[in-house]
Amino acid sequence: MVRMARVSTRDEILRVAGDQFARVGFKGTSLQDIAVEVGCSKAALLYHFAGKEQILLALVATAEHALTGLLADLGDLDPAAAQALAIERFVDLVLEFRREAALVYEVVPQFHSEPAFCSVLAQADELCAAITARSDDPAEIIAAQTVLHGVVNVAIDDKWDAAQLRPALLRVARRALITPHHDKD
Amino acid sequence: MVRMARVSTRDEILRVAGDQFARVGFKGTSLQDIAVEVGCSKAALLYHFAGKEQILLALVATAEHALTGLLADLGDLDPAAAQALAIERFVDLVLEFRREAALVYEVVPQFHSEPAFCSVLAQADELCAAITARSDDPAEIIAAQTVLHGVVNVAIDDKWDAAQLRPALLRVARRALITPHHDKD
DNA sequence: GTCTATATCAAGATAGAC
DNA sequence: GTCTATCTTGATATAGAC
Repeated sequence: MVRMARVSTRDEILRVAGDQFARVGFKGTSLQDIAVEVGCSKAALLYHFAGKEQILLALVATAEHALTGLLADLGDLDPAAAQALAIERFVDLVLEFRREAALVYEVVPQFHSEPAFCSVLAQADELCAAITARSDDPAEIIAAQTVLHGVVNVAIDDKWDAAQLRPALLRVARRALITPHHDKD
Repeated sequence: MVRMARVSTRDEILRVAGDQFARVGFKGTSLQDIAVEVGCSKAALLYHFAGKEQILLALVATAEHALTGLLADLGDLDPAAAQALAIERFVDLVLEFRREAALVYEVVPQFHSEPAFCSVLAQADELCAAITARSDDPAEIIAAQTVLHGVVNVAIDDKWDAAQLRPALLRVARRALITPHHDKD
């Protein structure tokens, strides 16, 4: 028989906290807020995690792990192929880890001093490089960052579901980022 | 003789607060932080503004006024012309009011209950409608929101100056949003 | 593993001197 | 107009019972 997907309190904390961090920011979320939505006490939260920042670290670790896998898959491809795959995989990654992605792109940069976050920020930069097909043209880099931020921000919004978002985000990202080829192939 | 552009403390407060609100969020910014950067005391801040939220309101009012002007200029145009102008004017607006724009797109939505912000949020929606050429296709709306959020987020970053950003943002926005015409004009 | 206290600290805001 | 206290509240975090 299938083990019931009864989520542990710990997982519930991560889910709720990730949601609130992404919506109102890390500072904007109190342990009280999280505890109320999880349905437990603040002390229970702090039994599972050593502090509020540890909850953020756990969430970022999830994002980092997923990003590592994505980047590894791009390793052997030539820039053009890597770009196409990076765009597709990035959109899917954001849709699967909406909250975690928002954290990496919106809240983690506010903690740029924290060494714990340097690694995931470096991965975000590496993803940006892949998405520009390793261009050093500032206009291409700006375009890539625009799309990355835009995709993450739109995906946070509960207004759209993943089935609507995926094709729409893929289309806008490809239009914006893939340079049209004027030569025949 | 020209009056020295010696900024008043009030204007300095708005500049510093707008910068910090945009970078680390409203909740993430303390009166202490603002006071230190302005070079005055918390009490001096609260002499000029009745509270932290009043500082945000003043900044949002600036953004709202600018948006009102933009939308008025679009009023009489047909959708296609309005779309093209909306994109260009939006980019210029964001570059002129980087911080205020970030507030409207990133921090104000967190206060959706506040009636004081309903008006500017409605204007942001109206701008989105103009930018999609009034399409009701969800994919177009998602694309527009992606670009709007992306442009605002990239413009916050001090890494780029306005001279680099303007052409780059215009190009990515037009690529992403203006549907290619296959028929000859 | 989760709770009820409670300690500690920082934030927003006020009062009144200068 | 700006300062130095000071008040009040709410947040993180701890201690110890169940």
